[in-house]
Amino acid sequence: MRILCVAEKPSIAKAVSEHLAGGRVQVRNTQNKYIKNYCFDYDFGQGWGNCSVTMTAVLGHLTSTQFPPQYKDWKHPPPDRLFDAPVQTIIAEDKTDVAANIEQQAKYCQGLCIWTDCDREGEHIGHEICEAAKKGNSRLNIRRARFSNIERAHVLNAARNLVALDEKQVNAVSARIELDLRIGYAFTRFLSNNLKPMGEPLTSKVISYGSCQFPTLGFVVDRYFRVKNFKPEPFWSIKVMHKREGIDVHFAWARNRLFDRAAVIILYERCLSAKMAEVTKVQEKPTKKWKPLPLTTVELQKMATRFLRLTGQQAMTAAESLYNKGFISYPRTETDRFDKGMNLQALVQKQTPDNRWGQFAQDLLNGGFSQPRQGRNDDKAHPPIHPITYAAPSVLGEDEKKVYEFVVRRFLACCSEDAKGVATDIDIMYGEEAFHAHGVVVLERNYLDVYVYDKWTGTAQLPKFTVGERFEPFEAIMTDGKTTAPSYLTEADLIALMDANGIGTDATMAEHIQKIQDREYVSTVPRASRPADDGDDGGDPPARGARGGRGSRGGRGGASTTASRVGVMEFIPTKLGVALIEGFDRMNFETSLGKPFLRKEMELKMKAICEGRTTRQAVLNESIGQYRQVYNQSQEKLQVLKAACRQYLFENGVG
DNA sequence: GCAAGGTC
Repeated sequence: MRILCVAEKPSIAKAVSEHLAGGRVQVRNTQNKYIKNYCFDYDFGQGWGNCSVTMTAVLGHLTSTQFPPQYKDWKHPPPDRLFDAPVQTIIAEDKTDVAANIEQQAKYCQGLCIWTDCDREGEHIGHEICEAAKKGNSRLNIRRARFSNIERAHVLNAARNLVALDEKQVNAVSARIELDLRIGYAFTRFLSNNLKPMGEPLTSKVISYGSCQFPTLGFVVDRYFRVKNFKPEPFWSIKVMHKREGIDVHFAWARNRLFDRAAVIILYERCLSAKMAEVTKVQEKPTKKWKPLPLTTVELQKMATRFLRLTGQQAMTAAESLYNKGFISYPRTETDRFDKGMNLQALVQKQTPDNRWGQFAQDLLNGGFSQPRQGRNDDKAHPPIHPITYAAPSVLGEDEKKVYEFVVRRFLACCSEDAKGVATDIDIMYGEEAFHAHGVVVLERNYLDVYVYDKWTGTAQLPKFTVGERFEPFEAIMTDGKTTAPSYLTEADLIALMDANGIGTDATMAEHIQKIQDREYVSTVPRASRPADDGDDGGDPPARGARGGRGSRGGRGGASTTASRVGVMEFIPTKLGVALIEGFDRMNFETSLGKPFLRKEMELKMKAICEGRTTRQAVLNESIGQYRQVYNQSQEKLQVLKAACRQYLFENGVG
């Protein structure tokens, strides 16, 4: 028997060939410079038995979907005809040589084995490969290998346990492709046709709509309005200080702060009249700062935009280049747990020559090694991003150097122990009011020594207090302050929002962010340093609980405490961006195009197809009907959208 | 001139 094996990308074809062949591989070039055919013998066991195998690859999707030529003009027929126009699936222009290789090889084979990634898109790519192969040989016996990493035993196991291609997943993706095409083209033409005649700057632009780009823009506009409409609110608090053993101890108020001055005055005066405070609890217990989780694509991008002064796209370009040179593993992954079978210490070993972290790596090998934490995500296709071989700084470009250093430090941190310390908590009652002092002393830095992006400074050692003792506080004062506005979105915030709302994939998020900049819907400016809440005195850590209080939702998650460093870019919508989102919002549809719901709905429908609860055709009918309705409503209320454009673009509406 | 998803 002759068997053709096809992977989603050349690196997988190469790795799988090496495992299956056990050393004896013939490598042949193809028409495509990235793709090689690997020829070897392999025994598939009970199914196909001993076979002569050719293993090759595609480069992602083979086909592209398009409208027939009579729909080329943007105005005739009108854009809404694209909702039911026929769509054609053709071999993509730049993939003809890839498809030809598969068609040709299939002629000599009786069996086809699909080795694409184990995700929905991979299943669809598998289907595209089948169609290309059938052109060469319509009587192929088709199977699929299910594998989630390219560790040797795992790959061999997959080859002996072949399954069928999952048509449901293929159909789910095919529905996604068709909907994105129809809706994207129809609304892009609608917006451009109707808004361009309003005059510059619209006339010379393409005003596009996409199921990912618009919600991404929506996040930026939403935050912009939250900042713009923010009203600072005054608040009051009580701060208790006490000096002992030469150390100033700050007791934070358990109520944090109140927005009622009279109430605080009353509570404050009760404290003062009590005179003595009583220690109600003293607790000293071990604490730790957890080492980071294994690295995913989304996390790489967030960290790169925060700490490496790169955009998400620059980080991805550098990571892809490092991957293609063999320095790091595949950079597009959602997986944050390492497979048990991986030899991580061998990878640590490779880093010992470096003069920045080599000693740290050596120390891990000398007993400091600790198994990485296991995150909850597994895309069943790729391991977390990790270094493969050592790359000296001299062989890397500027961006590559930064990304490689980050990937290595993150990996070594994952293989280290958590940082350890001891936390001291002291609770006091001062009259009727509770106050709290918290101190941390760092004892073992461990992973922090290599992972320079995390900080854990600790505080001064707290002096000794004893439960039941009474003392007169050194100082008790009433403080006041104002809530501060949330800040504009950073790229890390935006990526986190997209991730949480299912907008785009790890491989495309950065592209969508770039797209809304290219379309001039948003722009970026360096973050100015901004003052903290007036009420938060410097020095001591702020009381626990939400900063910002009411009126300041958003903005201030734990993440932005690091992101607020100067030099990080923040995203602000342009007048056009605001006009588009506001325009659609004011049309008041039940399904607003600027919100992330629609994409989420699409995701749920794809899942339903995969689980057999609905069909591709049912989803297409339903979704196309829904969007056609939105289109018709948009046409009826076009004046609302145009008015928003006039307001923001031509009346100096926003600055 | 237009989408989003793979990958190089």
